[in-house]
Amino acid sequence: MEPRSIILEHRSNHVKMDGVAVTTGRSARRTDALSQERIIAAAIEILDDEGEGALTFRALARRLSTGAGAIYWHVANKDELLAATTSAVIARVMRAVPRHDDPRDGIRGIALGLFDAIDDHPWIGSELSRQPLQLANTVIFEEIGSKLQALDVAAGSLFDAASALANYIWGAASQNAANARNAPRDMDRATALALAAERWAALDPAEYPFVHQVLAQLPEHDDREQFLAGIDFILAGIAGR
Amino acid sequence: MEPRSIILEHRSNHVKMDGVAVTTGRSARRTDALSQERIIAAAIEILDDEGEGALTFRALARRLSTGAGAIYWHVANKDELLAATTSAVIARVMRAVPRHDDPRDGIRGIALGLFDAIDDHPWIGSELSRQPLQLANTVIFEEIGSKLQALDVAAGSLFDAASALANYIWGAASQNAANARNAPRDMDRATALALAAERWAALDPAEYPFVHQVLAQLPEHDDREQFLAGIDFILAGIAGR
DNA sequence: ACCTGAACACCGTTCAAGT
DNA sequence: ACCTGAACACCGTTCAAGT
Repeated sequence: MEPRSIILEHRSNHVKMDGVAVTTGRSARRTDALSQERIIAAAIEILDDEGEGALTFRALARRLSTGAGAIYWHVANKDELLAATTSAVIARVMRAVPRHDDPRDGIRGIALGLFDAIDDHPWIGSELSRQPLQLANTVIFEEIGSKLQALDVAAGSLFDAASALANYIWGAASQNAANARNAPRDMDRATALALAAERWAALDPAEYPFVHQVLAQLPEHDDREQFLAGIDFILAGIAGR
Repeated sequence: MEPRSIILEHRSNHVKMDGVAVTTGRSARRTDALSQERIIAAAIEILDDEGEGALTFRALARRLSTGAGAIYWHVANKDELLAATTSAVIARVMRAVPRHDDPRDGIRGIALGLFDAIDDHPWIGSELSRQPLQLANTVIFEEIGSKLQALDVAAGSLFDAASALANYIWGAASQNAANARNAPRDMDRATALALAAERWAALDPAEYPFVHQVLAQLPEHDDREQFLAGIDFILAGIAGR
């Protein structure tokens, strides 16, 4: 068998949740043996390369050249595994968000960072809405909330404001994730949009007049811009208080 | 065997999607034989009584005193079955929403109707976010959009505005559904809230200051009011344009 | 036309047995 | 302490065979 693991760097003593420390990146433990880090990395590879449906303990064990049961020594179950992969990616996203002087721009930056991350890894969107209490969602909530605090939001409205923004982001995230999940692997955004438009066009215009009106705007429609427009509505509404 | 089905009322010729006509309630077909209506009704019973996890084709077949394969004669697959159950409940919700003169109140009414419906049938929340293109979501989008049209929203912002409201609703819906799904069956809202608070309290205050600040507000926190506060932020933001 | 239920190809998870 | 992989108790879906 391979040599045993060597701890290259000491672990931070930050709170761990979902089996992942979010603050620093310096908790790496290099080893050839199975470890939570290696399992999470392999899981992310499968999720990114082959989609949500491809992540099974058997596939993961195959990729790690081990038995399916071995994974359970390091990870309690599939929920924890998915929470840990999501935490890892969200932590990466948060570190990559550029700093802004204006808290409003900061919130837009977080929102766009999440939007793009879900575009790249649609499975995150599913996971965030599947386990609301997971660490990744807490991180998102904290990041948004701390930016809101820097605005002149009344203390009594802070919780509501952060919750509004977070729920909106989670909603858009899960819808995008589901669209990616349900579409054939090779389908691009334009054809997916065309398919949706076709489906809407088949509805009775007398019964769905608004849908039919919006249909005309679909071709020049930009998901990302529309997502940001929603953020701006909420920010404006919060400021208007 | 029982006598064959008798069509008591003619079916409406409205567009059918997810196997359910949404407009009128008069497409009922009374019969003792298996039918899409009976299957959907039984599925809703299982979902309501025993939760999302309990709806399997085997459980459904048992309740309908038939074989699992028989269901496939009337319903293409589980996705279609779930879309149909969700459509049925959402249509019921929309019919029950009280009429308002103010379109803003109309939107609040729709939102609260959906919130309460998801409180009663948490599985709807999961399903709405699992299949974005399903009819139930189109109905929600249409209802919101038509109310927005009655406001003085610029034509160019209508799509964005409806999308913002819908995404927010979908986000809150899926989070509520997931919380209900992950909590033990007999747990009430207060203890679930206390559990979430406990989990938050365990986090490092230095790393999650906003979460800790909000923690103090959790006891007097009302999910439903907070949900409505989010709707009002978005409505205010839309009006501010 | 509609129903039956065994069979197929999967799952997540457990656990005795190994090293 | 950690790993192996067969076994268990499920799934959704199909399909030959019945009526």
